[in-house]
Amino acid sequence: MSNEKILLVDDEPDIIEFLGYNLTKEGYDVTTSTSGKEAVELAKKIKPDLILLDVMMPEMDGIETCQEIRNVADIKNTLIAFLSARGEDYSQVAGLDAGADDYITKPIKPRLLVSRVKAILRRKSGGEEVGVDEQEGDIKIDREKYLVYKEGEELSFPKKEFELLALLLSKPGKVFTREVILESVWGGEVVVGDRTIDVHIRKLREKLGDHYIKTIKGVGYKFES
Amino acid sequence: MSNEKILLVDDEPDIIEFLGYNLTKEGYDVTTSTSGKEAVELAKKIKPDLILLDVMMPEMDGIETCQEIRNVADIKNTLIAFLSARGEDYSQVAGLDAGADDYITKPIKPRLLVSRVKAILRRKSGGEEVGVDEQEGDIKIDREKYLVYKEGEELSFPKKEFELLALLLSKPGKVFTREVILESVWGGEVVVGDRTIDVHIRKLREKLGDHYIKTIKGVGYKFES
DNA sequence: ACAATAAATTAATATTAAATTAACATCCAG
DNA sequence: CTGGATGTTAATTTAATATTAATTTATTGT
Repeated sequence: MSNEKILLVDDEPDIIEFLGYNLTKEGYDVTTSTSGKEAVELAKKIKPDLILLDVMMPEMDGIETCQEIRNVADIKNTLIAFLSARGEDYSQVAGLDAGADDYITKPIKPRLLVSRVKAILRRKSGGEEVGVDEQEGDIKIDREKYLVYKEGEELSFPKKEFELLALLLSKPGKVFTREVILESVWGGEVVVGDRTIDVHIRKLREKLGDHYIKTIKGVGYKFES
Repeated sequence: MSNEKILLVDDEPDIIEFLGYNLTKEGYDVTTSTSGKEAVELAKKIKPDLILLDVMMPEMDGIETCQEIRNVADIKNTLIAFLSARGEDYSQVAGLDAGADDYITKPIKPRLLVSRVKAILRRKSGGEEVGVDEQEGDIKIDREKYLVYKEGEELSFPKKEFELLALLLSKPGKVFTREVILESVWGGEVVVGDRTIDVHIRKLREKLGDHYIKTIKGVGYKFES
């Protein structure tokens, strides 16, 4: 059986490995590359069904690479999906209309990635609409920029609030006890008063809206969308 | 009864010794390893109940090791908890969804470590993650999310009710006497009145439906489907 | 190094959900 | 019928968290 071929392009080996592993496990025939230039050559050679292309890359970025590919007659109709770090300004990318077939934000959970990939490949036959990022829950954080996104809006948070939110967000739905929160946001030795966590939760709720963080009395707090 | 086996993996001998000592003292059967590769082999051999895995290790890091383990049919369902230095980017790790069951930051106090380990191991028997295969008329609990699932519906329970239900559910069909219930839900010293348990049972029956919890007069209560 | 500003923490009190008790009802074995 | 056991409902108490403001502690810019 000839599996569907995916060309995965990202300059970070970690990402390559992580995504590659998950796609391979799903039965796809995965080729990888860490540069845009190389990717174009590879594409010509192996004729992939789908190219996953990181937007931000040194030298030749995803957009250029995409345009290059669209220029080569032989492979110009290959499906291309952009990968971008959550929080990067994709409106610009979308505005450039570089000719991508989908747009996927990182980090992404394996299951979600796979279902997106399946969806794109399914679209190949019947021309469905282009998907722009269906999110899982509408609050996101960008650790690098230290920003929180709420429905597209960007919000800036002080350190402790950010860390607390990041923790809750690291596993939505999971209840984090006060003990665990203290341990992981404040650290072992530091002793802070009983109401400190409450106050930070308050601040978060103030900025995000009440319904995101739920209290389980006697147990802890959890994030839910 | 043979003790529960823990495989402890960290590249720093000091950490190994410190954590190992404390876990052994608690009665766990501890095996240690300083490399991810070796850990996978050891895991195959001894089939631990839980693997504590340092995220940052030379050669093969915790995440890779975790993925490896998840790949070996024989041990793929072993509980795995990540250990990481505080301040490392846990959201990223969690986001990678490498399949860990918990996330513990170092340094950690012995007592807290032990209680975390107990919690993880307890989860094994109790309710597991997201309700995938719900059976009709069945009740499940998810300790991590502190939720009860009844025919796919999510129900939120207060602490004592949750713990009581969890106890009954831990061995469906078994009759739990009032003494045992008090002992395990309330704890040794606490003295509460005669009707306290009844009232909690009432609340449970109210929310779940009468037929799930059966009274054995003069003996106790049991859960049955 | 200093003031200005923001963040984090504590303090004091209010609020609320949860747990318990109380008061009475019912059930059922003997 | 009767008495111990459990059921039920509402009232009460308690424990946990929420809230707001005041205070302390960091951070920043000059």
